[in-house]
Amino acid sequence: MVKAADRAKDPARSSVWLEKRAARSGGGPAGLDRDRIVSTSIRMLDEEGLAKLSMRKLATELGVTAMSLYWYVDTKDDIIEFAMDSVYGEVDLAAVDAAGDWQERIRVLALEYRGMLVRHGWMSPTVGQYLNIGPNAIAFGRKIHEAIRDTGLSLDRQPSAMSAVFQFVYGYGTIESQFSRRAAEAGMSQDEFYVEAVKAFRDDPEFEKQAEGMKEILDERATHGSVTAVWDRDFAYALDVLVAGIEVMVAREAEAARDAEK
Amino acid sequence: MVKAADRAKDPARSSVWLEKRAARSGGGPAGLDRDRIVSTSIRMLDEEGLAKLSMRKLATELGVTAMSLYWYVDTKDDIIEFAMDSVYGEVDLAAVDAAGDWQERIRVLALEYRGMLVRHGWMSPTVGQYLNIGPNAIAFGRKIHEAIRDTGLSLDRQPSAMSAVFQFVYGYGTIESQFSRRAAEAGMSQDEFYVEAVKAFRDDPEFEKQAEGMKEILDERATHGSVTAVWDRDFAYALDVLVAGIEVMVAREAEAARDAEK
DNA sequence: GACTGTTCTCGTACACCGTACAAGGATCCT
DNA sequence: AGGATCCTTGTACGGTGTACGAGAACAGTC
Repeated sequence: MVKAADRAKDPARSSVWLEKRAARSGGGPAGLDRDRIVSTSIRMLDEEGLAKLSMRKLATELGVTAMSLYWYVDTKDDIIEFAMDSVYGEVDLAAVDAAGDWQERIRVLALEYRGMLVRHGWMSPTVGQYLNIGPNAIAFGRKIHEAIRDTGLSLDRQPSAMSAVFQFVYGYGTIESQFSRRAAEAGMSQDEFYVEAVKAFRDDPEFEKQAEGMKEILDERATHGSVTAVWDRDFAYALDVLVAGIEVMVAREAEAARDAEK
Repeated sequence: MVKAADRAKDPARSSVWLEKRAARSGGGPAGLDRDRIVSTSIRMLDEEGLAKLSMRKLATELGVTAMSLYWYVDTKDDIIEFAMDSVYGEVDLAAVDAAGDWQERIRVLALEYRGMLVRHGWMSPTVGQYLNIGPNAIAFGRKIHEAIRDTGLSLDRQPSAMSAVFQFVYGYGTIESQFSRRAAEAGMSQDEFYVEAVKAFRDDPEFEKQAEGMKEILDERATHGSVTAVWDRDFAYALDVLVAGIEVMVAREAEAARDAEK
């Protein structure tokens, strides 16, 4: 029997999902199994971050040797890809269907996506690095696709509109999880960390030079509650901008169609 | 004299830029110097990617030992941060000033940013991972800030609008550079790679199930020239969406102000 | 119950990584 | 010429992902 490690060492293989092969069942003495490996990985990634996860540590956590993992998985990357898709599975697709018009569905999808990125800070870098073509990622992508389709935008515009929204969410979620990671590393709450950062910024002798208009914004933000509240507000507003932009484009298309009819 | 390595080993230090210290001049026998280190790093990063850059390889390229680099730099991360800021310096800020209204300035900034991310594929992951507070990054940020200010949006909305645009650009540039990296790794042109990817997708037995509306989009895109042309088109359109969205918000604020006056 | 083949686990080893540390060569100032 | 300072190097440590082969645990057959 071929070992997992012998499969698919083809350097052109770019994703586990392109190498369809049944998961190894865990009948062995160590009670290992792919699901257990993946869920433990996710827990460790959430707790310690991407950089801290090593095969040896993961194996130790599972009460096993590093090399044992390679029976269930070809490479460490595979584990990451499985973990990612599992996280995509957290998205509540039923909530999307329950939402009303396309505007609302886009909002729900964006919130779900953002929540996922923030809950699992290690996802941002990996989303940008791996093909996201696991079953859950694809199911999520389909829902996005459906929502955008229902805008009524012409076919050639749909991918653009879609990326405008979801690339934004990706970037926003990345920054947000970044910030919370840094706060955690500094051992502060996000609010404390924000205060510190602003103070450091204001104390910088360069600040006056480039402060034009900055000061006012910083002051304004200080009066609006916690950091997370401001983030929620900003995110919702940016979504409004995007939805409004799409609505404008839809209206323009409709207008152009009317003109053509005349 | 303290060695570079002894400075700032404080784990709370989160960026080179927070550790203001003059650069070491390169009067030594190896003719080394921080600029040479950074520019060589950028070249190697462009050619080989982030994962392939190691201190030993970089040193070899410079005709020197790995440990020599540590005279000019505290850690490998510092080199990355210097390289990043140097790349931020490529942005043509004069072109931004030459542009007309805020709409046009936002477009120019977005194009510059996107170009930077695509030219240097290793930037996307690092932008998401480091504080971007080098001089060039800050100068770039200021220009963005100024453009957004000139929309006339109220202070508390400006950061949202800004992030809607530039988080989108970040996400878009990330995907794009991702794609071109994968094509290069597979030894294909981007067009060839696209054809292969679509074929693999269509051949997938799952395809029919989830194909609703996909087929048409894929076909449509095949008729619109090269992959890069489609990307340019999509990017421009998404920017239109964003600009239109901001215009709507500006108009709504103006309207609300008029109503309040009455 | 013994035998055999498959399914798992492990110990060892390799090449590579970032970098701490201390020794020493090169250069400049006095 | 001597000493201080600047720069480069060799060696070593503890980490990484994972290739390879030995062997333990189990299932099925006689």
